[in-house]
Amino acid sequence: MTRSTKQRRAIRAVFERLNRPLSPQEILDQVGGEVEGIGIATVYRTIKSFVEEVIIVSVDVPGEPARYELAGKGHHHHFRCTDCGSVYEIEGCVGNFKALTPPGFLVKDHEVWLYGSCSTCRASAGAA
Amino acid sequence: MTRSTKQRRAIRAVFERLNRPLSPQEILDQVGGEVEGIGIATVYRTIKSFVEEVIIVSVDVPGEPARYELAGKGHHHHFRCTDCGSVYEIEGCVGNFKALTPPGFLVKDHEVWLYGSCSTCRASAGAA
DNA sequence: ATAGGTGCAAACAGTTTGCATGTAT
DNA sequence: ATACATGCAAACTGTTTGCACCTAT
Repeated sequence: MTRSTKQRRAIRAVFERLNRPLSPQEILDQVGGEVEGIGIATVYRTIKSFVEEVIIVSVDVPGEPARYELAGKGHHHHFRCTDCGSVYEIEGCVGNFKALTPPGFLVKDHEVWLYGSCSTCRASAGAA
Repeated sequence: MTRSTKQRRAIRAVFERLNRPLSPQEILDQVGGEVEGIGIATVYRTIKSFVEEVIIVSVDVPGEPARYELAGKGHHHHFRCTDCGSVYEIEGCVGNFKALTPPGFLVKDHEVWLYGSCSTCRASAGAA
């Protein structure tokens, strides 16, 4: 069975604390302060294990390395700020994707990404 | 200025012949038959040069390396077959993404991906 | 003739894995 | 005690770059 180690507890806590899609490096940076000497390999192995246990799910960002977020959030999509690179969760879904489906194809899932400026970046750009 | 070499002509021809989003490796496989001894570095350099000249544009597939397709096709999205991995272009767009935008955020662009089985895979699965 | 292109191999970034050691159970 | 977890370094994949040679202009 999977064990409760300080590394795994700390990584899980980071997901609960930040509550947004995180990259492996972001996780390491966050956890590095708490757990002395933790290596990136442990982060990757823990991610893989958490995904198998469905504690987290992967968020496949187009054009960049995957991020991970807590599982069980229900259907939602993501917004990526093209200024600061942060990824945010957005609620709701505009449907009727099947209308776009070419004949003979079977759609099982879909993904929507919005790109633009997040409120933080808009505020600081306005202030600058 | 950029020159017309047999490698570049062959790579461009592959895009025109296959007319779907291609990965660098797919391009190399296609071109390898025509141009003796062509290397992957040339493919990458040619891709970069074509993107700058807006002959092709990148298609950022969530969770896998970027592909490239001919530029100038107008607004469209993509379908990825989860059985064979091929990416297809789909026409049309279901709008109203702004409705999902969190307050304070500015949406400049969006991307939609459909996942499922392409007609080829559905046909062969039915026959199997 | 010469600037840009090519092939090869080395370098890089992100991710995975082998192995000896550490630790939760 | 022992099986699973960790840290490190090596390996691997996808991509970029340095360098000597080649070729379209």
